[in-house]
Amino acid sequence: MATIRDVARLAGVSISTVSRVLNKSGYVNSETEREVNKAIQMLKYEPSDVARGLTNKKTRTIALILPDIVNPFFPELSRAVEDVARTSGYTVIFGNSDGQANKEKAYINILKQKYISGIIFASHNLNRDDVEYLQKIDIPFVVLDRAPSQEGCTVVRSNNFEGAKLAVQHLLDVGCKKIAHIYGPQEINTAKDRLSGYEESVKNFKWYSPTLMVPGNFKLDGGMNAAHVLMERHPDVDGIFVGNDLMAVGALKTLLRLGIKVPNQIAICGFDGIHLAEAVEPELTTIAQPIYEMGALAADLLIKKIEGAVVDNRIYELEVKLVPRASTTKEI
Amino acid sequence: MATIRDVARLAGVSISTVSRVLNKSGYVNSETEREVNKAIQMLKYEPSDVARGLTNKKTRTIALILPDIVNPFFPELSRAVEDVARTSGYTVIFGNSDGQANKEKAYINILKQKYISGIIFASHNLNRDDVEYLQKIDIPFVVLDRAPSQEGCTVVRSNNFEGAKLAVQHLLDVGCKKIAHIYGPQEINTAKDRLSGYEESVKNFKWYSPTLMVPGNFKLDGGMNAAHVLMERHPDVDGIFVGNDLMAVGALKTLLRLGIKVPNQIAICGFDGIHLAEAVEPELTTIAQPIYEMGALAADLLIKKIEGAVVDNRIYELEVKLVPRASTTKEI
DNA sequence: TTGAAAGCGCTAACAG
DNA sequence: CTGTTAGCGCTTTCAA
Repeated sequence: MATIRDVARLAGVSISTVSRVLNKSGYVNSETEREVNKAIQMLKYEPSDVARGLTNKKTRTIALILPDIVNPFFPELSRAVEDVARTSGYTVIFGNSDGQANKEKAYINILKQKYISGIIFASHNLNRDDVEYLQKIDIPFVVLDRAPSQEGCTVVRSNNFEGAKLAVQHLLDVGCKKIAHIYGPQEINTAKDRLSGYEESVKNFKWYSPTLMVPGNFKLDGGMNAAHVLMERHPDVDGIFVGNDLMAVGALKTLLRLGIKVPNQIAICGFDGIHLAEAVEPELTTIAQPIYEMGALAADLLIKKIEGAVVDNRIYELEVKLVPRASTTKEI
Repeated sequence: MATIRDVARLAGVSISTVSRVLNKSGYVNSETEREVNKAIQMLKYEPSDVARGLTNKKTRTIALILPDIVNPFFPELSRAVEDVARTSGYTVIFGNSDGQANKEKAYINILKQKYISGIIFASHNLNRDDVEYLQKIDIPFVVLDRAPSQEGCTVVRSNNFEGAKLAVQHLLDVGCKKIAHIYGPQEINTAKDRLSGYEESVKNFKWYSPTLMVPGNFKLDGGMNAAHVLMERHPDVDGIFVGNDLMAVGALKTLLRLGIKVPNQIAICGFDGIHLAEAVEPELTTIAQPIYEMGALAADLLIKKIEGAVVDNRIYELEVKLVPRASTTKEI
């Protein structure tokens, strides 16, 4: 592989001149520039990112740390991140943390050694220490959903609280008279906000009872189990707002197996807007987060930071949207 | 961040000695070794992968190029790759090629500039030129499913042909009398093999007809459409072997919407073994590929190659397995 | 068993 | 406008 030196030799100039045309830094006679470019062409020269990294402490590589790529929420997010990264000339490293703080920390260390340019955390285990550390070693980062500390963090998330209210309102609109909620792990902020939104929306109804809220694990089986619990406690429920689509699909399975008609006996509304919601029958009504946009925005903000633009260290909150489908479309 | 020089200074030795203990290369007095290690501890020194990369032309980073991470087959595969990579001290870059040869080529170039240690291609657009190029620039690689040329390629795949036969046999076993097939894009080798397996299994039955084979695109909507076509052509079909799970789920949707009972009127068997198959109701019988194992094996072989072990450039073919579920469990 | 020194490929002052 | 030179942090001969 050709190096900058080869180019310089062929073009009959010094390597600094080549470097200048490469980086468009400093003045270069347009005549020599042409020569240099010609040499570059001839040799099919491509600068080494590694050598550049050694000098610059930047590698045009960003990392995406998420809990588990197998969780159907993350592939779409990852796709968005990779799309905007590639477009901007960046490459993306991905890592699964399984929501374990130590794996997260281990990754931060490895990434530092590799002079990674920046990190997107889609995981919820970043703690205050990590943030301080990242700030200290000066690695730009963006957090999805939740920041462990307000200061110095750029956060991208969607409006979970309002989304939950939307869900409940929709269920009421389609005629539900008693609405339950299956909620996710309360260590996860999004799950908490959605639960709050539900409570806020229903607490003044006479049918309201805390036992209408059943815990789940944000996974398929959690939804299945929670639905069972719910059917025993409240056989008369006619609408369920489920904290995420994956659990909603699980709940749907349970109901179908019990021979309960969805939506006519019980309507279901999920949350997230993953493709899975459209794969099941009846298709699942959901509160869709703009998943792709969230990933794209996070990547965008991160790259802006890396390239020195001033980006507000604030929360960028995106709107969610009700997507009505068959699981709440009661027949008259 | 501390450098090797800081360690050398603190330990009172030269940087070459530090390098020796770091790499366990060459003789080092165990006394001095202890000193050096102490210094390393004190300074929390971590060697820079980038500087190492510049010298070694290896970066302990591998790349995984796949068509689209959003396709539910790939997250699990990626997870496996990342798991074994991390365990072995490697980091993984991922890229979506959308099955476009030029994107693939572009990635190869970028990766070369970054001194990536090796590449796994889970995409089917690698062509002979690419392979030759990779060989020329000496980047180790492993291909999933298919190699564009036999020589010099390490390939990991599963036995699609046998899997298809398994599927048909299973449908016959549960009593199906007329079995159709929805197949995937024939540019994709796996799709072709599965189609062959189907043909091979059914061609001698008196009910066999080429019109029982309907094309699909390996996606949800493709399965939905194909099922419609099929129901018009052959309303009397009572079993469908679908080329992949995603299309099988689509086909299932269509049948359910048409009011057809699955499995009693029509049994369905998919192929792949993705989690989606368990999310739908009835759950989908499938020919499961050992997806995780395939990813893990690919990563393993790649790392072996990178580290100079001799690995046969041959096809590593893994067995598939019938996973019977409700979609083929006819009630008696 | 250890150290000095060259070099990996590039960028960035600093002189001209 | 262009060339020289000193690193960036590490590995690897080559001597000692």
